[in-house]
Amino acid sequence: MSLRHALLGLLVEHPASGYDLLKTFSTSLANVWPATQSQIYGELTKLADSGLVVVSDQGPRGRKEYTLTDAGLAELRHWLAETEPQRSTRSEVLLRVFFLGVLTPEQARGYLESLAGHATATHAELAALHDAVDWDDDNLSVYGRIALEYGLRFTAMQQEWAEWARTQVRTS
Amino acid sequence: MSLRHALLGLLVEHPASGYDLLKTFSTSLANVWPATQSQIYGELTKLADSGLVVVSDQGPRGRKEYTLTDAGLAELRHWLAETEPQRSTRSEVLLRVFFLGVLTPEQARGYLESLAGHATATHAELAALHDAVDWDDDNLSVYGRIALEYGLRFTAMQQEWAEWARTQVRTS
DNA sequence: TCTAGCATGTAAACAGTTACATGATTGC
DNA sequence: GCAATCATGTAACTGTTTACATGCTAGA
Repeated sequence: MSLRHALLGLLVEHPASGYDLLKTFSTSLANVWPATQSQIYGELTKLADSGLVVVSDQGPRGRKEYTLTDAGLAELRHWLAETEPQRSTRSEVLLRVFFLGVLTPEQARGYLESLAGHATATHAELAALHDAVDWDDDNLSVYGRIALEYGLRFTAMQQEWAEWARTQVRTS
Repeated sequence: MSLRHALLGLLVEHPASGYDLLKTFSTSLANVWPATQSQIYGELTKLADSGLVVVSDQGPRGRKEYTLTDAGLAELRHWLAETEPQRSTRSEVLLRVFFLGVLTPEQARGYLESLAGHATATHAELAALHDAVDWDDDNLSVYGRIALEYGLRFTAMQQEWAEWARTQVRTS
C-alpha cells in the first residue's frame, strides 16, 4: 500500500488538498509512483476514515484541506523503519527486449535506438531540473537531491546500455 | 496487457503448459515481469478463447499444452513493433527515499546501506548466472544476454548510488 | 461573459495478489 | 504406501486505470 504512505509522506511537510497532492504527483512524484486523480481522492477518504489524516479546513469550491495526525506520522515511520520495501519492479521496456528476436534486426535496432533517445531526453530534463532548483540543506533538499541523482544515474546507464545493446544485434 | 504478450513471447520458442510457463516466470522472467500461478492460468484460458493460442495436446494429470497460433504471433509482432512501451515504472525503494527525512539520520543511512547490500548481492547472482550460461548466437542467447547485461549495469549503478547517497546524509 | 483552472466524486473495468481447493503421477 | 511434484482451477480482495459527472470561482 505505497500510495497510502506516499500521501502521508507529502502531508508531513504541510497540509494540502487532494488537488494539491494531485499536482505534486503529476510533477515530482510521478516518476517513482504515478497516481491518478481517482486514486488520490479515494485514498484520502480512506485515510481520513482511519484517522491517519483529518480534514483541517474547508475552502471555496468544496476544497478540503487534509492534515497529518500523530497516528498518521506514526504509521509513516512504521512503514519506513519496520517494513521491507518491495524491491522487484515491472519493466515493460525490458520485457520487450526478450522477444526482439521475433522482429527483424532492423526493427530490433530501431527499438533500442528509441530507448537510447528517450533515456537521453529524460536525462537532459532531469539535469535541467537539477540546475533550476536551489538546493538547501533541509531534509526535503537532501533527499530530493538524492532521488534526482538516482534518476540521472539511471537514465545515463540506460542510454549507455541501449547504445551498447544496439551493437550486439547482428546487422541484417 | 503485458502478461498476455509475455506468454505469447514464451510460446514462440516451443509449446508449453501453464505449469511450464509458471516455472519460466518464477526463474528467468520474474525479474522483469513477475506473475502468479492464478494469473498465468487465467490468462492462458483467455488467450485460447481469443484464438491467439490453441490447446495442442493433453497430457497426464490434466496437462494442457498450448501452442502459439499465426494470429498469436501476429499479435506479438504488432505489440512489439507498433505499440509504445510504458516507460514509467513504480519504485517503492525510491519512493521511500523521498521520506527518509522523517527518520533519524542513523535510520536513513541504515536504509541506504541495506539497499547497497541488496544491490551487491543481486549483482553477484546475475554475474554467476552470466558465467553459468553458455551463450550461443541464436536469438534467445543474444537478447537474453542483452537483458542480463541490463541487470548487471542496473545493480552496479544502484550499489554505487546507494553508497554515495549514504555519504550525503548528515552524521547524527 | 466566458474560459481556464480549481475541486471533488463515483462507476466500471482491468490487473494483480493471496488463499483455498483438488487431484494425479512418479519415484523411492 | 507416501512424499514430492506435477497440474489446474476458482474466489475474494486489493490496487490501478479510464471515463463519466458535476459544479464553483477568479481573472481577462
